[in-house]
Amino acid sequence: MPSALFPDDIERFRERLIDAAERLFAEHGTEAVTIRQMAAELGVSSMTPYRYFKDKDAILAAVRARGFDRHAEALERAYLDGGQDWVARAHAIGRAYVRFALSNPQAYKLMFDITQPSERDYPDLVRAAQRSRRTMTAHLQAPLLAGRLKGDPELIGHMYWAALHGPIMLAFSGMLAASCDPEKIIGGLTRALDAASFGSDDDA
Amino acid sequence: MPSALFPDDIERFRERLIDAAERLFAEHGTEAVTIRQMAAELGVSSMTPYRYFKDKDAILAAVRARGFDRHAEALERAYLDGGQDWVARAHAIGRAYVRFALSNPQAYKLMFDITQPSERDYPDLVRAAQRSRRTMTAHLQAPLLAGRLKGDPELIGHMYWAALHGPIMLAFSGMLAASCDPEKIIGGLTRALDAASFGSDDDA
DNA sequence: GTGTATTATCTTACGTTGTAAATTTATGCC
DNA sequence: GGCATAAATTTACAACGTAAGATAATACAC
Repeated sequence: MPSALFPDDIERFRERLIDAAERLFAEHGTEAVTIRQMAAELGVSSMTPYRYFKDKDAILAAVRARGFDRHAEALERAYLDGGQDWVARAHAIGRAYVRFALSNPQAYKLMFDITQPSERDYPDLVRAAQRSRRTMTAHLQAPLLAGRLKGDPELIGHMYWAALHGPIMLAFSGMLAASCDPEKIIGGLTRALDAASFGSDDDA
Repeated sequence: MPSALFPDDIERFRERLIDAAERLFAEHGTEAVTIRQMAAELGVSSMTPYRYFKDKDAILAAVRARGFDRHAEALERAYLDGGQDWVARAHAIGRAYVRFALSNPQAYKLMFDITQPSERDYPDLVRAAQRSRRTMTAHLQAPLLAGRLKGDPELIGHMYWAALHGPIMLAFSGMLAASCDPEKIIGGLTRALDAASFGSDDDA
């Protein structure tokens, strides 16, 4: 069958395999999914994926990178659609963050899975993750320049980020009491942060 | 060799195996550690652990439960040593929480590992996890009764909890910018929460 | 003491996994 | 047509979790 695969063909196959892996991972968890299954899903033999990915870890890294990319896209869209007021924009980004996490729980879990090996070997993953991170702090530059923000924007961005991530992760690990849903916790936290950082107490 | 194992013997073996598993998991990660390794560590054959634990998952659940128990103990100790002032006591608990997580990162990661199967099959794990959770909210009953706390103590407890958990988990997943360490983020978050919940702005 | 039932432990065995190595098969060029 | 090339498959293997069977050491009946 072969005749010097075009780069496009390679990319197409990789995407198809990532599609399948994403779906299977979400359905059964990364450990339960075998390379043989993914190959069968594409109708190829068990070893064909190895022509396109170093090993199973590389496939997982690709799926995680896609998750970060989609995540960053969702946040960037919220930023662009958020209007001119940067407080409203910040809240829009936060809402988009939570919406992404709660409606793509498997993707989010995979992205922030603490048990994954150091992602340093996967440049695409590192880049995608940094893109998500940057989005969480970049939008605070404007209020900083306007003198409306007290303190280091990077630190404050991380505080908001953690205020979203914490409740989401507690919810995902099944640790929240029945009476507490993550959005309520996030609401309280972000209000407290708003008051501390801006002096306002907008509802959001 | 056998003569109707006494319950004490059973418990002793289980503890020894959990010891070994805890150490090996911390060193190599749960996936990389095999039952054969744990057995070898105790000088028994590969199948002996199965007499004491249903399967590998049950061993993992036992290690996680021990993590939660140690965690709860550390928090309870901080509560008891925290003096009479409940603001100081709350801060002491928070500091103990962070200290535990940062000095036992592997245990903490295992406890809050999102990829673990629903822990519902392991009553000991559920009990240990609930003990940790309760400790995070119980100490707020006193200020509530004293009329010093504005709002639902369970919700507020979860807010503080999430404010610790979020930065810790971001740090563990390698997501924090170089300039941001988790303790700085936690400091900012808890100060904001203190102001919102108590009206004070104690430094801690 | 001998025999027998009991039961903790060990040995063996199986199906599945990730993946290395060898093999097949299809293409483009002479 | 035949040969180099490279994609895909087949085969093979070590390691895993664990089921099943074999072993051995005790407790008790007599």
